Amino acid sequence: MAREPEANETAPPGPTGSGPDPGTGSGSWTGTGPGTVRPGGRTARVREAVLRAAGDALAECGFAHLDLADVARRADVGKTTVYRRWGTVNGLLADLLSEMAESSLPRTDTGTLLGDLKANAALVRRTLTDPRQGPLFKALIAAATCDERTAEALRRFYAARVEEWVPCVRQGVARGEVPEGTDPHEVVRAVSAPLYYRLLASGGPLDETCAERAAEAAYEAARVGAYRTGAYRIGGEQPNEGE
Amino acid sequence: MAREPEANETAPPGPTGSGPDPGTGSGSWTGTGPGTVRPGGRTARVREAVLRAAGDALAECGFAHLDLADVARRADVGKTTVYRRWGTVNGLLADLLSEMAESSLPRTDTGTLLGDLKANAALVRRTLTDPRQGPLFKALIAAATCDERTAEALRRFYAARVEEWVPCVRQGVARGEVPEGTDPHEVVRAVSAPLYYRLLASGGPLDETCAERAAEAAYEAARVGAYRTGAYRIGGEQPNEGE
DNA sequence: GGCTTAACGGGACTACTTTCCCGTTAAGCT
DNA sequence: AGCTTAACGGGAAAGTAGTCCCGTTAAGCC
Repeated sequence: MAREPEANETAPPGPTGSGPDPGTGSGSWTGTGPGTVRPGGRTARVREAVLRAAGDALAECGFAHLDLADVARRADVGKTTVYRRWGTVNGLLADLLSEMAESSLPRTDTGTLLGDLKANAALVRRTLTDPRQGPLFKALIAAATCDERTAEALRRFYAARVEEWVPCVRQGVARGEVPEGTDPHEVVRAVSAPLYYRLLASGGPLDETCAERAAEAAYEAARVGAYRTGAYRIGGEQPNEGE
Repeated sequence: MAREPEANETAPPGPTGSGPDPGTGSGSWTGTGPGTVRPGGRTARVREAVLRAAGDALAECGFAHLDLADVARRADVGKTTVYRRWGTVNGLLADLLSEMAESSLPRTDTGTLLGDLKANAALVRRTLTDPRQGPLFKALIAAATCDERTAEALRRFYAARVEEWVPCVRQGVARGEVPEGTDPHEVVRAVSAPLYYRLLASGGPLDETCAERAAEAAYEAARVGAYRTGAYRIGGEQPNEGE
């Protein structure tokens, strides 16, 4: 490989995004990238159209076959504009993820932790089996494996999603359903993990059964304290803590 | 997008691989692809060198920046050879996965299911945190999201890995550690899932604690029957099952 | 050892992706 | 409304990935 600057890995195209700081990683950006000085009207419309088109293209073609000129065509926008504002495929996807992180669906509240976890599992399952969202998520995760900036955006996205459901676990602790000291984030992640593992690695149906199992397994593990912070040993051999 | 035949999606370069049928999906291949008539000597050396080079390149550059000409250079092989035998990046990766599926590490036998699951979690963790293997797995999963043939090869790979550890769960059932009817595959997958979720989506340390938790959570969930085939309801879907 | 031809290798050629140039449009401000 | 210039858009130019042609090497077989 002999690729060199890779455009905005060094800085050129700028952080993109419309807000004051979409948080693409380079917090110390002071120069003026396209879209930062006059973010209203046309610029905002262009961003919206391009991000939508990028999502469509990703869902249809997958990450590998994504062509920015094609995205530009779908968005009815000049391809030069796309290259100038986002620079590369990864720059565009990072921005798309920032956008997605802001539009998180509200959690449900069923009254029991198990019910909430099942609702969460069902939501994740619906998302991943959706004809548009499923391929889109696959593509975004694939993109994140190739680019640190995209990976960071993806982590932030999931952090936001997890945070939304954390209160369910906190309530579960307060109600005494799971022990004091349970790490709420870990429980929420434990619900999603098996579904993503199926989607990306092992394959398999991703049906309701599978979602329920994920929720129940996380719930039961949490009940016996598997996600408590600090030491937890079910007859473990030695008390070796991490790293 | 206006990409057309995409080479071997229709057939041209052939199934590749060295064995009689590496099983790349097209089982009805009768023509002679390169590498099938004289698979000995040079051909085998070329395949080995190219697959190794492909793994190196993937681990270093990631899936998106993989260039077959670069792989050829690393392998000290003409790029024409690579294009002729494997056709595309995905064809090459599918072959790489077939190769990897055959070299599965033997499971350990600690005498208890929890011990075995912990050993499995530790193995997966070591693999995913390895400087070469980690990026390689990421890249392969990314590739699988873009191409059905690669995805199929990946599923076979994980099926083989899971199968290796299934006997641990069977023994656990026989010893009465987990209930009759427990789906062994599901338990083994449940151990890996949280680790892969961290690697690909949520991010996070992937330390020993995390691996132990994954094993313990799967174990506890299995104990209460969360992975039994057929119906499993902890108080059904109605809220408030009492505690 | 000699023969046949599968498989390899170099390099020109084609197709596609990305960048650059420069004229046009419209956002933000008074 | 009018002015300034940020941001857009089309098309040419440059760069890169993938294909094809044809001569060379060596695997398989006697």
